[in-house]
Amino acid sequence: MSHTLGIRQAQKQKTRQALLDAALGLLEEQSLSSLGLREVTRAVGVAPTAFYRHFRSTADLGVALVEEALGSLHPMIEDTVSAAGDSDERITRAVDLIARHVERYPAHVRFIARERHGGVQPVRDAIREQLARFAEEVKVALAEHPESEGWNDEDLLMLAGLYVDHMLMAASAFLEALEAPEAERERVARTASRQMRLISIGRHHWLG
Amino acid sequence: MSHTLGIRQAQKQKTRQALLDAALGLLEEQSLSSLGLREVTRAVGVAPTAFYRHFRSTADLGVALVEEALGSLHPMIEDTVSAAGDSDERITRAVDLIARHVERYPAHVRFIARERHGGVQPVRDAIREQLARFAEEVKVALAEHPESEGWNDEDLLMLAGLYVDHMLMAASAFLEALEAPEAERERVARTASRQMRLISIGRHHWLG
DNA sequence: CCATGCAGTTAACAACTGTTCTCTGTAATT
DNA sequence: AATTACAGAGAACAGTTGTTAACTGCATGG
Repeated sequence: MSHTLGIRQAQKQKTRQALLDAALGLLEEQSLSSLGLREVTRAVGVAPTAFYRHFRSTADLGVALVEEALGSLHPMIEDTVSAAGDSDERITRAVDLIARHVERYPAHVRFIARERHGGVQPVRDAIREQLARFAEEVKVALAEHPESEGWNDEDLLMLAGLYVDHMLMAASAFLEALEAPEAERERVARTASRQMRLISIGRHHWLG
Repeated sequence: MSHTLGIRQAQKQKTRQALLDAALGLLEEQSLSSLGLREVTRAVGVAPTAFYRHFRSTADLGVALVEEALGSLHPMIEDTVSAAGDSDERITRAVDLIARHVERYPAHVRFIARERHGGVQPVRDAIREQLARFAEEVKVALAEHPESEGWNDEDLLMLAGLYVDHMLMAASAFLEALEAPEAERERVARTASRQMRLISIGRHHWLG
């Protein structure tokens, strides 16, 4: 199925990934719109001109980073929302998954939170598109819950959007508390869980 | 009461405001971390070195912009949350106020949304502090509603935080739809209202 | 009325940026 | 084995950046 890459292509992808990794690291302390291409190549240890073999511009690299950060997240979303158990169990599980994801990929999460409203339009667009896909997937998953009986499509999507937005707010809150003491991080988790639970309660009493 | 400023101080404040205005304009298409001080002074028409008479750095200017954008917003928050009427009326009024605010001060709103998670720490901190103040004020206002009977302080604050976050999400959504046709903007308003209503319903059924 | 303070100017600096063109080595193709 | 394709290097470009220093003119306070 998957064609084994030649030495040539393999090395190219390696450099490309090194550029992405270096950029992600540099972006922990600045925004994409201030990231210079020379800065990135310097961090990797290649000539500035090598950058052009992989990306047209830093904006282009940013779009690639969006794919890397969000593209592989769909399965996780899927089985978070469609998991078994009652609402409270699902919420606990979801918040826990978010927390673990932030711990494992803090730079990715920071990048998304930062560039969602950032200064580079193509990147904003790419993030918006991915989040819209998430919302759509969440909507489909929600529709299969028995609680969704009588809900129309528009309201399901508005609820899904609320969940996705809150997921990001929670991730961002975890990120800010990453270096904080355990007690603070647990407080963040408690708050996020309760907010999700309140939304969930609103969902159950939406009709009638 | 207010001491009339001398010609000298008045001119200084005028230049300072011009710098703030020019920066805010430039920040519509980039992030603060890529805003150069020369860029700002060039837009105003003063020498680059004049910048230092007013701000230590662009980060410092950013903090001043946070005050300008959020500092004067407290009264509006206050009377939105504590207004008379049942929940639905309050929600309609709040969403309408947000929409009007975004139309009147789009650059301010964009700046806050962008820099809340942006690349400049002092600015992030300033925004976080202001939003925490908002949440505290909303909490106090909520506590006076009859619906808040039996609520403890922690839960009131978590609800207030949810409202504040959603207020910002709504503002950001309005911002993205600013140039869109009326139909789209109305759709955004509908979604924001319904999401707030769902939260409000969750609030009413939170206990027991 | 004169001396001081200070907003804003001018000039210069070393360092940095994105981009172009030319070149090199080597993997891939024939 | 000879040829081609192409990832990356190297050098040079015009333009930009933040910051320093010494200055000028004028409103202010004595």
